[in-house]
Amino acid sequence: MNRNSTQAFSAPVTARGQRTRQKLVDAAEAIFGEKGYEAASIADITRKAEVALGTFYVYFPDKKTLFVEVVDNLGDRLRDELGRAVEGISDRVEVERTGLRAFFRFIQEHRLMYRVVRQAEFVDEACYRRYYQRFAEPYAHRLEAAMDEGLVRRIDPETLAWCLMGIGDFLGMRYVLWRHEKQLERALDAAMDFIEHGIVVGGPAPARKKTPSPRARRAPSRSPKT
Amino acid sequence: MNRNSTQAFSAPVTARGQRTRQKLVDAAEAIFGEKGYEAASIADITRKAEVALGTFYVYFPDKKTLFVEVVDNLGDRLRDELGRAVEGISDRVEVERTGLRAFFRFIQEHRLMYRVVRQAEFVDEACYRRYYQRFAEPYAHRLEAAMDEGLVRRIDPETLAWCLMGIGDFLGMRYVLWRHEKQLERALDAAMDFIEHGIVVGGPAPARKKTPSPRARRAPSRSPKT
Amino acid sequence: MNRNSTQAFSAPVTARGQRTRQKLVDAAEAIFGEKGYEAASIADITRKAEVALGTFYVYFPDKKTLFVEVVDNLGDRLRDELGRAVEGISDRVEVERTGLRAFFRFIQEHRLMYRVVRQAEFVDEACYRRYYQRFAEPYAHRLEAAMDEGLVRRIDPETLAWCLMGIGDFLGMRYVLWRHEKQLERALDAAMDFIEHGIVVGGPAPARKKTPSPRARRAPSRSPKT
Amino acid sequence: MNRNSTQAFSAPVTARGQRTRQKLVDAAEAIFGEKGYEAASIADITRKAEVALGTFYVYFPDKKTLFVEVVDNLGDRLRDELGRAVEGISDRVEVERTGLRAFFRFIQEHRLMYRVVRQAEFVDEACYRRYYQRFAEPYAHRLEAAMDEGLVRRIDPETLAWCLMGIGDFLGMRYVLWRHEKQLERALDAAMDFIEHGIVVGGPAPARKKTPSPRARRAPSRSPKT
DNA sequence: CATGAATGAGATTTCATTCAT
DNA sequence: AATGAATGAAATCTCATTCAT
Repeated sequence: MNRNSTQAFSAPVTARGQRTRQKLVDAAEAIFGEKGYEAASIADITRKAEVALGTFYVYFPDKKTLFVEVVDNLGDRLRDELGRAVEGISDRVEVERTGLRAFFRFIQEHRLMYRVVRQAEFVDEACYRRYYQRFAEPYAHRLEAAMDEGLVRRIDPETLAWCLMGIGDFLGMRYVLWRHEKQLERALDAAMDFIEHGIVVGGPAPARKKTPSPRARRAPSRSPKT
Repeated sequence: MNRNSTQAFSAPVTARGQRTRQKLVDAAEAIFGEKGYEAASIADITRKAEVALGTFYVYFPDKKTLFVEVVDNLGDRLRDELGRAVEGISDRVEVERTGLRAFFRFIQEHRLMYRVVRQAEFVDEACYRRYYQRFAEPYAHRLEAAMDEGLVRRIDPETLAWCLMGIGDFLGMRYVLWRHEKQLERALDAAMDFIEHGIVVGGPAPARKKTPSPRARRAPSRSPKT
Repeated sequence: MNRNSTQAFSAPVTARGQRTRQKLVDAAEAIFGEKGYEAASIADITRKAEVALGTFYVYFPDKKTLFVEVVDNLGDRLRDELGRAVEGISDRVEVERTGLRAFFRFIQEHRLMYRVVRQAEFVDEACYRRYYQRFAEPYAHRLEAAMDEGLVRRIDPETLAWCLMGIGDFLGMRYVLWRHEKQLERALDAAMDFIEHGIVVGGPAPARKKTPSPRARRAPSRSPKT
Repeated sequence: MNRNSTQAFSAPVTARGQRTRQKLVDAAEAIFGEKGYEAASIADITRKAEVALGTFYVYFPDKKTLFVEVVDNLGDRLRDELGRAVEGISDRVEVERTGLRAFFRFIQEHRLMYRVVRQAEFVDEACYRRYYQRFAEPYAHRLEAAMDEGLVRRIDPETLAWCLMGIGDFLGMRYVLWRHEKQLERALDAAMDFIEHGIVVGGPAPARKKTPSPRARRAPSRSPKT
C-alpha cells in the first residue's frame, strides 16, 4: 500500500534553507493560533510564509510534526522568559508575583500561540504533557528548595507547583486571553494575597503539619494560636 | 455560517423522536470524547447511535450544534453534581474540599468528556467561555457570601473563584486524567493545605489590605529601604 | 496517524446502488485499459461513469481494490467464454484450435482490458498470478485427461499448459493487439501446425519417453524409428 | 511532450561525465525493477546513484527517456547473451534448448529487470514493441534459414518465432520469476519435447501442407464422420 | 420520521522538473 | 559538471450535507 522509501526525513541545512524553515515556523505559529490545529491548512501556512505549497514538505514530513515543533518552541521560550524574569530575586513571594506577571506578559505577546497549546491534547498527547511537565518539575524543585530554606511552608512541592500553574493558567485565560486586562493588576494582587495566605480567616499557617489523614482534619484551624 | 442559537430549526417532538435524539446525544458524547471534534464524523456518531446517517439532520442542523449541546450538557451536569455534593455543608473549607473531591470523581466518570471541553475553544468560543463562566459566577457569589459571613478572608471573589477553578482543573488533569490516582488523596490534602493557608511561613493573614498599587509594592513592604 | 475507524468497508446494496457500482466497474475497465493503472485517475473513472468523484469511495475503498476486481472479472469472463467455445468438441486438436480462436476473439472484443492484466504485476501480484493460474490448473487437468485417453502425447501437463498459454498470449499480442489481424488466420494455422507436430522434420513423436536426464538427451532424434 | 528520440538534448561527454551517466543508468535499472516505473522517483534513482537530484537532468531530459534507455539496454544485453550462448551449435533443436536455458539464466540474474519490460507497454509503447520485435525478426530469419536447410519443418517463420518466444516467456515467469526453480529442468525437458514433436500422438508431420482455408479445416480432415 | 446513496469542496501529500549558485 | 532548494500541478481520499424515497 505504502510504497514509501525507508530513508529518514532530511531537510535542507543551508543558510537559505534555515531562513525558509523559519518562515514556515513563524507562519505556522500565527495560523495555528488563529484557526486552531485542524482548521489550519498547509496551504494557509505556506501562503503566509510566502513559499510554495510543496516547500512545506521539503522541511516537514507532515502537519503534525510542525505543530509539535511549534508547541515545543513555545514551551522553551516561555521557560526561558520566566527564568530570566525572576533571576536574582530572593524574596520568594516576589518570585511568584514576578513570575506570574511575566507569564501574563508572555501570553499578551503570544496571545495566539497560547491558545494553541490546549489543542495539543488531541494532536500529540506526549507533546501536550511535555509542555506542562517541563515547567512542573523544575518548579517543584525550586519550591522544595525554598521550603528547605524556610521561605515557603512545607507542602507537597509537586502538588503546589501544579496548583500555582493552574492559577496562572486560569487567570491568564480569564484576564488576558479574554481581554479584561484592565482588571489584570487587581486580579494579580488578589491572587498573590490568596497564594500567600490562603482563604482561612486570621489563621496562621500551621507549623509542621505533615499531610494528615483526610478524616482527621475535619476541624482544622481553630487552634488557640490564632 | 452563523445560525447561532436562534435556530429556525425544528426537530421531532414525539416520544420516539425524543428517544432517537437522546441516542444521538449520548453517542456524540462518547465519540467526541474519544476522537475529538474534528476527527469525529457524523457517520461515527450515527453508527454508534444505531440510526441512519440522514437521521442526524432530522435532529440537528449541523455537527457544531450537537457539539455545543454536548458541551452545555456536560457543564450542566457537572454544576448539578457539585451542587448536590456540597449541599448542606456549612464549614467553608469542607465545602471546598468536598467540591474538589466531587470534581475529581466527575472527571473519573467522564474521563473522555472532560477532554471535549478543551476542543470547544476553537469550535465555538462562546460555548467554551460559557462552560467556565457558568461556574465562575455563582462560585464567586458564594465565596463573597462566605466572606460576608466571615468564613473566608476578603479577597476579590471573582479572582479567587478563578484561582480555585484553575487549581481543580490542573490537579484533575495531573492526577486523574493522567492516571496517577494513587497520589490523588495526598494531592488533595496538600492542595487544601495550600488553599487554606497559602505559602507564606507562619505569617498571619493581613487583615484589611486593599489591593496596593503595583509600583508601590515593587519592594516587599516591610523593607525600610523603599 | 491514521484515525480510521475499525469497521469493515460496506457498500450500498440496493438496486440503484448495484447500477451505480456497475457503471463504475465498466468505466474503470475502459479507463484502465486505455491509460494503464497508474495514469488512470479516480476522476477519469468517475467522469466516464458519470457519477461524482466521491461516489467512487462509496463503493470501493481505493483504486487498487477496483482494479483487482476488474482483473478478476476479466479472468472469469475469459474462462467462461473459452469454456463455452470448446464445449462439446471431442477432437483434441480441434479443442486447441477453437480455444485459441475464441481467445483471439475475446481479446479483439476486450482489447483494452487485455492490456490491463500485464499491469497487475506491480499493483497486486497475487491478483496477477491468480489470473494466469486460474487457467493453468484446469487446463493442465484437461490436457492430462486427454493424455489418459491417448488423444495427446504424454508431456508434463503443467508445462504443456503454460507453453500453450504462452503461445496464445504472444500471438494475441502480436496479431490482435498490434493490429495485424489480416495475418491472424494464417498465424493460427501455422501455430496449430506447430502445436500439433512440433518443429522436428519428419519425425514421429517418440512413444513413451519419460523426461530424460538433460545430458543423456544430447543426441535425441536420430533414432531408427524416424 | 513528444521529444522522442530526435533529442536536441546534449549531455556531458567527458570521462567523468560518462561515469556519472552510467551510475544513473545502473541505479535506474535497480530502482525501476524494484518499484516499477511510476513508483520509482528520480530522487530514488539519484540517491542510489549517489549523485544530486539535479544531476539527473544534466544527463537525461526526463524520466521516460531514461526508462526507455534502460529497456533498450536490457534488450540488447539479452540478445547478445543469447547470441553468445548458441554460437557454434549446429543442431537446431539444441540451439532452441540452449537458448531457452540461457534465457532462464538471464532472468535469474536480472529478475527485477525482467519485470520492467511489462511496465513499458504503458510508458512508451514503441519501446515495448521494439523490445520484442528486436528478437522476433532475427529469430524468424534464423528459423527460416534452418527450414531452408531442412533442419526445421516449414512453418510460417514469424509465427513460429512468436510461439517460441511465448513459450520462453511464460515458462520463465512460471518457473523462474515465481521461484519454482527446482522444477525448471523438468519443465525445460517437457517443453523441448513439445517443441520438437508437438502434441499429436504418433502422427508423422505432414509434409507440405499449405495453410488451409480456415473454413475448410472445420472438421479435421482425416475424420470420416464429418 | 427515517433512510442511505450521492455529492463535491477541500485537505494532505507526492514528485517531476527548474534554476540560481 | 554538479548541486539541491524551490515549485506547483495533480492525485488520492474524507466527510458534512442534501434529497429523493
